[in-house]
Amino acid sequence: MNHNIQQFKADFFKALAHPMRIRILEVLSEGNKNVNELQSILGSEGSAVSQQLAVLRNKNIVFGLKDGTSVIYSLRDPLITDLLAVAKRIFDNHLVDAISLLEVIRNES
Amino acid sequence: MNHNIQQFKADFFKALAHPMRIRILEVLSEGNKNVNELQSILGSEGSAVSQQLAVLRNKNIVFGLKDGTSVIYSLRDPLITDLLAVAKRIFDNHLVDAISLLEVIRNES
DNA sequence: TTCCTATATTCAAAAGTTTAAAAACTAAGG
DNA sequence: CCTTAGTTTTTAAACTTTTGAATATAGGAA
Repeated sequence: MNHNIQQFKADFFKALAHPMRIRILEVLSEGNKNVNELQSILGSEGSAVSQQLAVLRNKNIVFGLKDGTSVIYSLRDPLITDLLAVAKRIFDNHLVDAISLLEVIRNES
Repeated sequence: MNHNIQQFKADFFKALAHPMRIRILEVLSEGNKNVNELQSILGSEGSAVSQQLAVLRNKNIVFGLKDGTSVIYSLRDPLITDLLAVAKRIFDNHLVDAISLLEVIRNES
């Protein structure tokens, strides 16, 4: 049971562990969007976006409501926005070093 | 470059996406520990713990300082504790449903 | 010094999971 | 019945996990 809880937490973070899925959550933090809008904002093909939305749906992180032929997606919990905000503060603390290091390495080779 | 930033964020969440790694971060949130202490708290074998610490070290989430024959690990950024606290609030909102559902399914089969 | 023990890390193989891309499918409207 | 919007399925390649054995290194004892 305790093991189940840890696995549940790991699965939650696994759902965030993908560039397009993070992007989707950042976009949905600003407001609900249908799949078409997500596609244009992310500049990605439909099936790729749907596939990642399915992962987020299966983990109960987002949900979609049908509206005619389109499906409007929303965050299931507004705390996701807070989580991304804390994560952003962590990234900002470390990204500068990590990326400038990366560029030094790149320019040297 | 933008793509690099999203990949960097995804890699960060990927580092959290493992039951033992989350547990390690929760334990280190309460205070620094050497590998032996982590092993007994987690009830796991040395090589498994070391391997997961290596993942967290490589993503700059923890760091280890040698002290004689042991190595004392610490969180690199105290915001990790805040992140886990927000995540915990999200889990608490959804775990109850998810796990009681799981138990219903289990008892029925 | 030389060896022994405790602590921690790395390596390697097998098993399992995730990803990306394309094709096939469904469902609502016109 | 055709089009548009979205989803599902399929597959190979890439990646991660788990386990045990091998390696490294600091400190103490003989």
